[in-house]
Amino acid sequence: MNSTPSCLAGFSCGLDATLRVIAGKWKPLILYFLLQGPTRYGELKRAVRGVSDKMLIQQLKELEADGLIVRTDYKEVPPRVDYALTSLGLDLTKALEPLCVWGTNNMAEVTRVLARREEWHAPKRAAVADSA
Amino acid sequence: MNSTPSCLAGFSCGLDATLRVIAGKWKPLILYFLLQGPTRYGELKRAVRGVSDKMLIQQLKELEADGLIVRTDYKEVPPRVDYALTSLGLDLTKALEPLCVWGTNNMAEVTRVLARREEWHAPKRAAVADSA
DNA sequence: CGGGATCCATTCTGATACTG
DNA sequence: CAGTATCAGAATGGATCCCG
Repeated sequence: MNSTPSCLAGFSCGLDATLRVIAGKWKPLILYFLLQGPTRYGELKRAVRGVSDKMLIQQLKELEADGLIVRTDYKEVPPRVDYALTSLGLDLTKALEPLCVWGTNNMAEVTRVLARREEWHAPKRAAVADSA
Repeated sequence: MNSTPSCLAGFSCGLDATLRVIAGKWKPLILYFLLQGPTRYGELKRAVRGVSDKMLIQQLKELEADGLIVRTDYKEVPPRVDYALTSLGLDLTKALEPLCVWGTNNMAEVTRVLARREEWHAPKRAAVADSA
């Protein structure tokens, strides 16, 4: 379907490659919290606010399959499982730090921008609901 | 719809804020290419391989609305338009650099990971096609 | 050249309910 | 506690055609 099969081996640049690995709404956040050390499932869920079980599990599985994190099942009752960064994942996560800094420094702007997006989307939704 | 309205003003951390701005498959790539200076629409399209007109325009508009880039229409015939980073956008884009470095350093791993994903998805698609 | 508009398929996301 | 299963709706992506 793609006329340029070079997509597989040839990325536009390193950023392209990285993005394909951490694409997904929650992955960067998950990785970032894991920076604090091995974390249990429940903790992670509370830390990454707004994520559902389904998404969290799905993303964790992908991150594990991609070799960025490791899952440890202690086989206890009640169940205890935790997740930790691999060295590959740790390197990647550290590369996330500048983004965190930018967000912190520009949180006011970001907040305003997001608020304006809401204003744009709200009328759209109203129009859709109206046509029904 | 969301029981915790704190999502608007309260981010988990700076990273959370940043991600809400650059979420989207193409935005980081667009920003990154703009690091080379003001870029025309056509150039951008060739640079960000695989993007369609629709998506490129859409993402550019959002980036502009968010104050990360500026659009300049020279009002010539044939049309000439270019996009450039604002200072806010420039700061953000520079924060993307470490991710690029990671991707470059680990491109071999990334390639392998992506190939394995394909192997996982291929059987799924076959099964779906089979049921039809 | 640099878009805009529409249609359609695929993918992603989230809420809910259930399990060991 | 740590998931799994299912379903509906939203977002994403591409193809095609149109315009100044």
